[in-house]
Amino acid sequence: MKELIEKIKGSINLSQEAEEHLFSISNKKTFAKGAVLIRQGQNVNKIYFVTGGCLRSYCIDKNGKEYTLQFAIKNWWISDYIAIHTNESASLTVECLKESTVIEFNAKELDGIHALFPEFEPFQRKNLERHMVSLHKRILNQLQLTASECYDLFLEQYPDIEQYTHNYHIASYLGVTQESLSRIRLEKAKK
Amino acid sequence: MKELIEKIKGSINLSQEAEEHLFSISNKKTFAKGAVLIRQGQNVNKIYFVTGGCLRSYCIDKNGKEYTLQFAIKNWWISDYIAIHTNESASLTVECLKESTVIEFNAKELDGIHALFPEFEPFQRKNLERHMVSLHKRILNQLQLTASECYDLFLEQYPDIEQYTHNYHIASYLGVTQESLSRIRLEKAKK
DNA sequence: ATAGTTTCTTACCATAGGTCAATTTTTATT
DNA sequence: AATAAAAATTGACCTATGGTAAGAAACTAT
Repeated sequence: MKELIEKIKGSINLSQEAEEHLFSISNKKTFAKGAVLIRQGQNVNKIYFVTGGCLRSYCIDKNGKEYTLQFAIKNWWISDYIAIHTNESASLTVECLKESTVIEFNAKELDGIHALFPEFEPFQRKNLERHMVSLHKRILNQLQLTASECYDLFLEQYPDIEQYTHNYHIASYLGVTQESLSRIRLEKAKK
Repeated sequence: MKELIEKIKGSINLSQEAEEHLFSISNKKTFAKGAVLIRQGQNVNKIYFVTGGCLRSYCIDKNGKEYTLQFAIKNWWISDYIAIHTNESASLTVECLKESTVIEFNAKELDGIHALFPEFEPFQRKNLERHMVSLHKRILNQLQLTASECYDLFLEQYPDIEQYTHNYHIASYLGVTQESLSRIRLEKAKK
């Protein structure tokens, strides 16, 4: 929990009461590799702050093909925000790629913190702004870069993540098949 | 300006003072078709709320190819958020696809409104959340759908926009060439 | 209306990436 | 260590989309 408190304090002043409230609605959990925190099709009302390990969110189409939306490591948030904000059942699955520790929040309770302690607002707003910018960049990159260039950028952005992921996780994040990623890796190895 | 006030009041209660302040930092402008509000490479410090017309933001690569990040019609915001939040020069160009009316804000002043009138925070947070969700959906769609399916969804999401846009605008939003979009349209016309 | 410009379409060939299947490598289990 | 399971690689072939170019169509401006 102190990781989250530290992160928040890096952005705003946090009163004792606010910190206590945040603690009271939080729930520290540890999940084994392969554990599924949110399953596509089921109800979602949890948001997770990652304090250790590595998770990913992805959706599966009718043919069983997977498409990774996000990886989350220490100090990242992960959930199915599409479902939470549209009040639908999960369109994503969130699973642990290795044993992970998270702080679990109920989405409604976490949202309610802004009414109780408005001091959280700037923190949340800045989080959302940063996230929006990274999504804009990702969309522009996918539009203009080749698969190989997207892979280079991915390795820059997630320098340590390869040790936790399978190639097909990364491929499904980049929007190519694992066979294509394998060929891309072969080309890079040659150089 | 009343469009924006109405939109805000649909989400939060707005005090007289807050409304006056918002008005004091706003600047209603009309731009002709083809006008460029933000130009890639130059400084950005403006954010626009669209009250009429149609704009788009896009970037241009070294070969002159364009990639459209966003279209904006009535009641949408548009700017180069990447540049504003990273304090760099514009990575995007924002242009009018037809004559458009906008309310112009200085980004810093608009940001500062949250410190002066915290009542704006929930409004802004909800805007950002909705935007985040739409970006998540767009990324997942681009990963899993064919160009033809993306085009169908585009037409659903922007039912009236075709009258303002050229095909190559839409193609560059979908991530295909205008020739490919032309072929897709041909296929659909056959059915 | 006419000429000029821009956009759209079509046709041809090229290529990146997809699909399927077989094989090798790595990882997990006993 | 031996076996089984999962993941990664490789090869052959295929398909969707890209690149280029030329002509047609649709706007714009005089």
